[in-house]
Amino acid sequence: MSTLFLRTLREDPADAEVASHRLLVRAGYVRRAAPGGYTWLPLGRLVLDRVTRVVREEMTAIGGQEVHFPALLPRGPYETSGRWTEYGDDIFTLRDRRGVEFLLAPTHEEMATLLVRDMFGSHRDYPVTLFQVQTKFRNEARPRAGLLRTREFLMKDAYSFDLSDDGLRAAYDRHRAAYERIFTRLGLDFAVVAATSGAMGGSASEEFLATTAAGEDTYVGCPACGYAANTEAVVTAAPAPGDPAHHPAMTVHDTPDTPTIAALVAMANERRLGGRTGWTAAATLKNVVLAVRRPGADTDELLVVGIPGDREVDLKRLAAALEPATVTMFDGWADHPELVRGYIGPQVLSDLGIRYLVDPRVVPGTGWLTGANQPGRHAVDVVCGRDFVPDGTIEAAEVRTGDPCPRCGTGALAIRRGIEIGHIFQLGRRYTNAFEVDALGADGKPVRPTMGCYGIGISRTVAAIAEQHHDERGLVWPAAVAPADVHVVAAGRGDQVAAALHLAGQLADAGLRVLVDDRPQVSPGVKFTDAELIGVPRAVVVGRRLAEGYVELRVRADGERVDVPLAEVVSRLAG
RNA sequence: CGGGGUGUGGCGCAGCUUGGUAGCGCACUCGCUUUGGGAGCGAGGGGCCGUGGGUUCAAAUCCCGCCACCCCGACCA
Repeated sequence: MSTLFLRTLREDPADAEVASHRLLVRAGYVRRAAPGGYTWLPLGRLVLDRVTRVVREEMTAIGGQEVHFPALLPRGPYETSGRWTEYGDDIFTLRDRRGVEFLLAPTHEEMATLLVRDMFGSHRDYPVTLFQVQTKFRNEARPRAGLLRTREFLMKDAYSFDLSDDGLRAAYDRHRAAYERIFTRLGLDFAVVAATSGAMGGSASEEFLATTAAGEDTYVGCPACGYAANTEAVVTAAPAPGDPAHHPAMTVHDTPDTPTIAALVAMANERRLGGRTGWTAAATLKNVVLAVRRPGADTDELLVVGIPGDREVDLKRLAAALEPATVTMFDGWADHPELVRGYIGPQVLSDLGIRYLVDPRVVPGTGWLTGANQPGRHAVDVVCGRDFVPDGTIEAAEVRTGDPCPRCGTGALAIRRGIEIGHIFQLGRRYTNAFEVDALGADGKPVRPTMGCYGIGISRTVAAIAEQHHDERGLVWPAAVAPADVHVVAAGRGDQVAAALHLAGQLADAGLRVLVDDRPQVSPGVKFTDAELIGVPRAVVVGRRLAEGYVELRVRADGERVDVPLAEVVSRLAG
């Protein structure tokens, strides 16, 4: 360490909130170099390499073959796939000296597809899985939390090509199993959850979330059956449809000054609307107006979403449901006098030609208290299937702790948070169709391959490990990813330094990766705190009992310390 | 993009209200002492005070614009 490019910080950097960011900067693993961009220092690179190595081993073990695409790509293929506009502002674009447009790749589905089309022509070539480890670029609106959300990050991305849907499922399952091995080897506590596919396209997808409160993703788990899903992907259980004829006819009532659900419910009970009391927010139908923009379009479409009044709209779920279109809250009331803000009901929407989607709980035969499309008036016994017919359903309502499990119906869902460290997709033929990739089949007819894609955010995974493995003194790396196996501390002048260096050489000869603190004129206290901050799993202190032939072994995780004879150190640590 | 906050040496901060040419701790350099839990003394080096403009004899400080960063929300893997 006397020559290592390292500077530890005594205090937390002021701009760091989450533990991984604080500690990785303080312990000298990374430094912020640009908005959303980090420099990996020597210790950090060692950890990054350890994680990459585990990923590479497991990818190779399932038959993946490593390639390396350019990061700087021409616009053409992304235009062909539609992602140039679909990704929109989220990709970095640039021009060469002639004005030709390029992008910095956010992922490489297009290039992998083109490469396979280039090289393969026969059904006998398939299946194949290609992967790479490469820096990716995303023009994030707001980088945050240190390494957890950056604009430039290291990713392992893999692409499988199969000729049959069964083959794709098998490739997907192999990757899923490999990912479980990878994250287990990395010492992570993680959940595999059902997910939405976002800008990738395709059908089935699952996310690997490292469980931690610092995570940005919210997911639900069912304690009864084990169901787990990103909240964006939770499917609401729908009640059985009823008979609209069982409801009284719709009636309209004056309900002045009740633009909010709470005010409406209070008045409904006070005035016995519909001749009854016991009104609750859950009996009301809240209609939210939204502006939806399709990719590449330059105007918004109106959309009204109806959800039970006791629930908030979850904009993340709504956005995921409308992907790849983007959605914002509607604010053009002045241009649409037919929409009575605060008193909108679905009765008139089809006549107005406005698309109306409802929460899955709004099934035919359910009756609602909702707006009458006149200022200060609401309607009672507005029945789905009789008084209005929605254009479809949408998952836009918030998911709550205690909601019934959509799979087993019994469990009460629990809500947790995590960091997305991996995501696997069954893409299908979106890209092979876009680029017209065909293999000549055994019968002489062309077969269109089907794809899967599989990503791991390697730099983010390092942060997730740090997030899960630290204490108040610093980092506590799992052995598989630690920058060294042993941290040798020379606690003392003269003999201790020479002995520490000699011991470090012996440990290295025994196959261990060693970090040795031989800094002269640095007090033992400083070396101990730095060692704990850096977080190598085991330390050897060559100190005051050296003259008696003893050194101290320390375990970072539990603080255990034991004096052992110098001569036994190598066998005890290498064993 | 909306709301809030912050920009002063490598890091953490004070100074700004009440204008007078920049300071503290850590880190760094040199010397001496010290060496099992963030040492002591002494001597040093390092700052366009985010940026552009304005007010003023004089601006880190007051005024206006811009930029950057952080947090929350939006968006996104």
